[in-house]
Amino acid sequence: MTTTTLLPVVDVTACCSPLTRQTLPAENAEDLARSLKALADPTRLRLISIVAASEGQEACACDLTAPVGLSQPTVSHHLKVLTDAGFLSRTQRGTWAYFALVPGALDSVARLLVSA
Amino acid sequence: MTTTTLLPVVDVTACCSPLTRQTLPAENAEDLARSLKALADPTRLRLISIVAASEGQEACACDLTAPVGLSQPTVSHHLKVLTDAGFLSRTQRGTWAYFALVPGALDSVARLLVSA
DNA sequence: GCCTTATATTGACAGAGGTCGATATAGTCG
DNA sequence: CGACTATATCGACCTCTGTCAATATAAGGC
Repeated sequence: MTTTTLLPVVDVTACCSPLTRQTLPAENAEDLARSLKALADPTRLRLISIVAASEGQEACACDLTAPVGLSQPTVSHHLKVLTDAGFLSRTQRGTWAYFALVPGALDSVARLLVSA
Repeated sequence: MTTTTLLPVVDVTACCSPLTRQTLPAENAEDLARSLKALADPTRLRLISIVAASEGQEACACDLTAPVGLSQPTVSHHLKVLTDAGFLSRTQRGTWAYFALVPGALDSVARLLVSA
């Protein structure tokens, strides 16, 4: 089995204290904005959602094109954006590429937004 | 006192179940993406952060231009985006415009991202 | 090796969005 | 009313980004 789990480019986990606790330094704002930009697209949200709802929170790329109704290159692009941002991991098994939720990645971003 | 509290264009509160629970319908994905787009900018994150750290989670527009280092029209634009998205409210007091965090708005978005 | 299938990359295009200077609007104070 | 200040809007510019068709790459089967 050939496994290619990319290291997240943006490590949201180790970022900073919540948005509403203290003034965000410019650099941290850039990082968080980068993560949010990766999420701020309806197609990418749906891809994440489909992957999350799949068996073992993992789905084959071949099963992701049809549901979103876009071309194969476009879906491949979105999957790359999500993978580069650290929200999905990519595993090659034979001819197929499987994308899985990176545990805790969404939660890390969410945690930065809450006030408590 | 002249108070102008805009009704949020996007009511994130009444949206849907968390992203990772079930496949997001296209329409809900659009809504959530719209909210996230409003947040996915470093300047806007800093503005929110500054407002949140201020007395009563409220700040005068006149005090927001300098910290972010951008022109007054640009800051005004960002404040409008955040207000239209329902994250900030705007209150006019005399010559000055005060922007305050809308309680729960950030949390609503955050809640949609978490898996639990 | 060749053909087929799955996925990624490239290049082009259109539309969205961040920024600014200039200007308009609104409110305060003489 | 008129001058001054605070904020919003407009118009222009440029960059970024979502999309597709075409092509390249990679893996498996014959």
